[in-house]
Order: sequence, then C-alpha cells, then structure tokens
Amino acid sequence: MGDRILTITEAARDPGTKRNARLRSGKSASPASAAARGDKAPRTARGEKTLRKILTAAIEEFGERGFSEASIVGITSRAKVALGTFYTYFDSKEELFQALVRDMSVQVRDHVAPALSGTGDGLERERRALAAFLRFAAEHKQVYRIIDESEFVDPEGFRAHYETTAARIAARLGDAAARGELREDESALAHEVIAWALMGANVFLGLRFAVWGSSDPDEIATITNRFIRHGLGAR
Amino acid sequence: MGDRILTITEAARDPGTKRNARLRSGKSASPASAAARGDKAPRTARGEKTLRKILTAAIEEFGERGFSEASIVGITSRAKVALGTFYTYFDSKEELFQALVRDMSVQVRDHVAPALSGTGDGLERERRALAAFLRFAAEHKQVYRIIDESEFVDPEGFRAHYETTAARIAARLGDAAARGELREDESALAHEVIAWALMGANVFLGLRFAVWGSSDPDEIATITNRFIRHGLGAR
DNA sequence: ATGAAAGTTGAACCGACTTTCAACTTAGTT
DNA sequence: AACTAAGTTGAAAGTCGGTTCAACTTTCAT
Repeated sequence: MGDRILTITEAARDPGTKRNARLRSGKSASPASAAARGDKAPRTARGEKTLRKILTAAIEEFGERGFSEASIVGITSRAKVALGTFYTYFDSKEELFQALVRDMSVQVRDHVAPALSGTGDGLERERRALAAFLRFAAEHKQVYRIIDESEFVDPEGFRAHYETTAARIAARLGDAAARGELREDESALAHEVIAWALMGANVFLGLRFAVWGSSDPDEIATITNRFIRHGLGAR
Repeated sequence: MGDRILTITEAARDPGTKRNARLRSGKSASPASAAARGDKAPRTARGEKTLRKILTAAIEEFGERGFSEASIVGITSRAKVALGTFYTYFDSKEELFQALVRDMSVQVRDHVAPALSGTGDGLERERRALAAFLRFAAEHKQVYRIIDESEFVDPEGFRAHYETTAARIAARLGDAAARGELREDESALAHEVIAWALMGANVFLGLRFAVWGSSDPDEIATITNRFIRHGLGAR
C-alpha cells in the first residue's frame, strides 16, 4: 500500500554530507526543505526511521479518521513510538498535515506523469493520464481524502495543488493546440476554463469510481475520453 | 446575502394549525421534519425567530471558519442569544451542521432548476444551469464551503447530495438522448460517468471562477458549453 | 390575572486533546 | 571507558470548547 509515499523526508533532506553541513550552519539554507521540515530534521538513521514510521502512521490516521478525529496519540501509537516523540519531528498536528499535503501533491503528479509521455496525440495521452490517476486513487484512498480535506486544514496547500495542476493541464492544451490537435479555442481564458473543467471531472470520477466504487479505470477513462474528444452534441 | 437560505425551518414546519396538531400528538408524524428537527422544533413565534437567528449565524460561522474552528459560542454570540439557547434547538454541533447540509443541497437544486426549463435543447439548458450555479456560488460562498466540508463532517449528507445531483444529470442526459439530441452513448454506465464528469467540472469551475475569482458566469458557462457540445478533438 | 408550557440564560462541568518537559536510553566519537 | 549529541519516554500540565442544568423570564390559553 504505502510503498512509495514518503518523499517528504526524501525531498527535504540532502544526501548525508550536505545535511551535516546544513546542520553546522545553524539555520537551514535550503528554502524548500526549511519550509517543509525546519530544524527538526532527523540527524541519524534511527531518527530517520522513526520519522518515517510517524509519517506512514499519519497517512493512515488522517486518511481513516480525518483531520480533527485524528489524534497525535492515534498516530504515535500506530507508529509504536511514545507520544512525546512526535514533537521531536513536528511542531504541531497542522504542520504535519501540511507536510503530508505538499508531499502528496508531488506523489500524484509523479504517478500520473509517465502516462503523459509516449505515443498518441494529446487527448490520447490525457486518457492514459486519467486511467493512471484512477488507479492511483483506488490504491491510495487515504491520499485522496487528505488532499480533499486540505481545503479546510491547509487552504494554501490545497490551492497550490490545484492551481499548479490546472496550470499543467492548460499548458498541455496549449501544446496540443499548437500542434493542431484541437479544434480552435486558442484564448488563454478558454484553456484555463477547460483545464479546470477537466480537472474537476477527473477528481469527481476518482471519487465516484475509484474511492467509493471500484470500476475498471480504463473503461471509465475511455468513456470520458470519447466525450472529451467528440463532445456530446448530435451530428 | 442570506435571503433565501432558511428552508430548514420552512421545510420542517407545517403552517400554524397543523403544527399545533403535531405538538399535541407528542411525537412528530411527518418523517422529513422529524429527521431534520426531531422534537426540538420551536413551538412559538419567538422560538421560530430564535432558531432562524441561530441558523443564519451558523451559516456565517461555518462558512467563515470551517466546522472545527467554528464554535457554539461563536454561533450564539453572532445570533445574540445565550450559549444554552443553542441546545434548545439542536442536540449537538454536528446535528446543526447536518441540518444545514441537507438544507443547502435543496437550496442549490432549487436555485438551478428554473434554468433547466424553457427554450433550447438539452445542452443549451445545461449551459444556463451552469451559469445559474456559478451565480449562486458567487453569492453564497459559505454554502459552497459548507457542502464541501460535509465530505468530512457529514459524509452521508455529502454523498447523498452528489449522488442525487449526478442522478439528476444522468436522467437529463437520458432524456436528451431519447430526443436524439446527443451523439450515441446510450449505455447507462456512460451516462453515469459523464454525469459525474460534468458535475465535477461544474464544482471546480465554481470554486475557481466564482468562489476564488469572480469572472462573468455567462462567459465561463459559454466556453464550457462549447467544449461539452463539440469536444476538443480536431476536425 | 393566573398557571403552565416554552424559551432563555450563563456559570460550571467535563472530557478530550495537544503540548511540555525532565529523566532516561542509545549510538557514535575520542 | 567516558563523554556527548540525538533520540525516546510518558506522566502531567494546560487549554479549549462542547454540553448540562437549575433558576429565571416570556408567552399564551383559559
């Protein structure tokens, strides 16, 4: 299940030697990792392992019980560490949640990205991307739920996630249009609008057919793609 | 702002005389209102007014601060009633939230429904419905937020809202198809898939262009509708 | 005008949770 | 072996907000 889910640490840390340099320099210089982990990064292998246990447990706890039902005790006892250990790595429950959201945003992108390269025209690649997204959603329902709930717990993270996702889709539409694969619609606004429409469609399809139900991702993606390509109108 | 937002009471109560009958019979007979208000329905004009004040305040409080940040004190002080008064009308914070969600689901439907009748083919009417929805979302951002948050606070309400909404869209697609207004796609699954895709598109467009930004609803709806009708594919 | 039902009040209760911290253990270095 | 930094522990402090309730006020039918 949560195999490939722990890039927080991996994104936040530099390989060994650099980390020590950062430590000595007092405040972390790397802005991304500073924001993500502050001065609470683990400094030994043991610490790293503990942090990872907490993160895995947190995904489960938040995913199953939601942010406010989730408790630190719940997380630490799942992780089989003492309550106080949590505060070695995070300043608060919110901070942990934010870290997870940012990480998962990356997870989703990375999981879908491969489907977007390779053969076929732009729309065909979108079909594959949707199928990949549905598979991901089915396998990581907790992730789905956490991103959804970030709308209320970490609005900036939520907004950032969807704005960058929409921007990526809009850019792909622009490329496809430039290659003559789309019918007109060159206005920037149109591309943005359609990007948000497509993204919303994907999210809700994920909710309905991957998180709640479990339909064949390819079948759903194919139906949807036919609609996206040809529209619903007669003739 | 919250003009037409208080049907909880209105749906829950019968006009005067009947209410007294219900009162005398002890337990409320009307199933809908019983579920919504239990035995805590107001029995005087004064009570009705107080309940209404609490509901209005609750929409503001939940809309601005979200479920867990919102507090009963926050609600009652906005409503300018004492803390304890809240418990005359609701058993808990959750119960109030659920009541609001169920009510708002109806609100959204009622606000969009008029756009769905009248001239034009099925897709044209969907265009008007989307525009109406965007206008509603812009005017009632709190409502938007409350329905969104119900995914975590009142999952049944959330699910019911979107499932019935999707079912309505699918039914309209079925009708349009029967009238020969759509290109093939008769399978029930296809209609359901497309209904969820359209609904998701609408929701995200509302979020981006009505709640966060404020674009011209008609422009957004027109762009979207062109896409829905003709698709994105070349030729 | 009177009595009973309905509604109002807010201080106090209560439980549940986050967060702190000083004592303790582990691991690595000299 | 001794020293030190890093990490761990869990009891206890502290906070916060939902919920209760007994006293009080208002409404309304008779």
